[in-house]
Amino acid sequence: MPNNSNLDLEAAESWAKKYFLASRALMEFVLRPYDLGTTQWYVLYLLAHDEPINQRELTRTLEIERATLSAVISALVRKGLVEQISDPHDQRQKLLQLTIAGRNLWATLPDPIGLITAVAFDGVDDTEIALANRVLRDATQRLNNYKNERKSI
Amino acid sequence: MPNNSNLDLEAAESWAKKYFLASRALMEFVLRPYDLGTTQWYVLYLLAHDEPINQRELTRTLEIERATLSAVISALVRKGLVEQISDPHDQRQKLLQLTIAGRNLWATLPDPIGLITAVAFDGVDDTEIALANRVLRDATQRLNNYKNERKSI
DNA sequence: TTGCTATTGTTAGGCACCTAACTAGTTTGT
DNA sequence: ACAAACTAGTTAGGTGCCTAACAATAGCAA
Repeated sequence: MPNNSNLDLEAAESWAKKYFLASRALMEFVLRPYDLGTTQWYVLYLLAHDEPINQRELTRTLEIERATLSAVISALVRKGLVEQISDPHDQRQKLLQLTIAGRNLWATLPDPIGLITAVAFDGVDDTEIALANRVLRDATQRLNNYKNERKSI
Repeated sequence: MPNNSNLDLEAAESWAKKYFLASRALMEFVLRPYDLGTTQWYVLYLLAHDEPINQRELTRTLEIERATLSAVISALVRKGLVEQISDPHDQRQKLLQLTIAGRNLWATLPDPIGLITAVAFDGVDDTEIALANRVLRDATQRLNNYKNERKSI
């Protein structure tokens, strides 16, 4: 029964995935002319507001793994937008800061997040958005708890 | 102001992303012992219920690009779980079907989607889930519409 | 001081997503 | 009938996510 399969899949994937993919796609679409990926943009955003930051700190803010961030940073360094400097107080850590080119680029960038929020939720009842967020937040917490319990056993 | 930045980021990323990442992580955790990725599981699921399917059809069901599916299928073929057969009626198309090994593996697999739904939403009010889904679905549609309008201009 | 342990970042390899460009078939239009 | 346009799948290259294993540094303890 192909129809049945499709319905199951709909329920399974859920709209959270589709929303996430659609918002990421729009963000990539907006950033493509600047040759920037979504996480690269977040890094520039954070550096533009609070500099310098060490990578360890960034992994916590962005909630991604060290290895993942390492690749993102190396892309930004390759593009000449960000510099890595060894922290004199701890040679293991690397401080990140924007280069002149990075700062100049940042000044010309649009705000993809503002756009996404505006397009996605403009005119939508605030209480409905809050409820949806709460449902997702609680569900996320349950999933993470469940996984962490199994993991440690 | 680091605090301010973090708050903006929280709002920006939204719980849809976190929910999606958490559910994918749990699904990967469940499937890891079987050396299967999430999309690989979906393909096996669809083939186990309705076989054979051609790749073109699968890209529509899974809502992913041809190139993406091509890589997923080639992984499944490499693992000996799926066979690709040229469609005699249209040599361009390839029909997919499970191998014996694929069918045997499928019989031993747990249902990661059922688990995720149970863990994430057990005991949650149905109307709240429905509302959250509606909010996300509408937002997704607005994002996609917006992007498609810009794209075609 | 020497040696174990913990932490930071990188590298290697895998999955899942994308676009762009290619090949090989099929269809259509004149 | 044949060239043009379309379609199905692959390949190449990019992003973003992960785990596992490694090097270098730091810190602590005997």
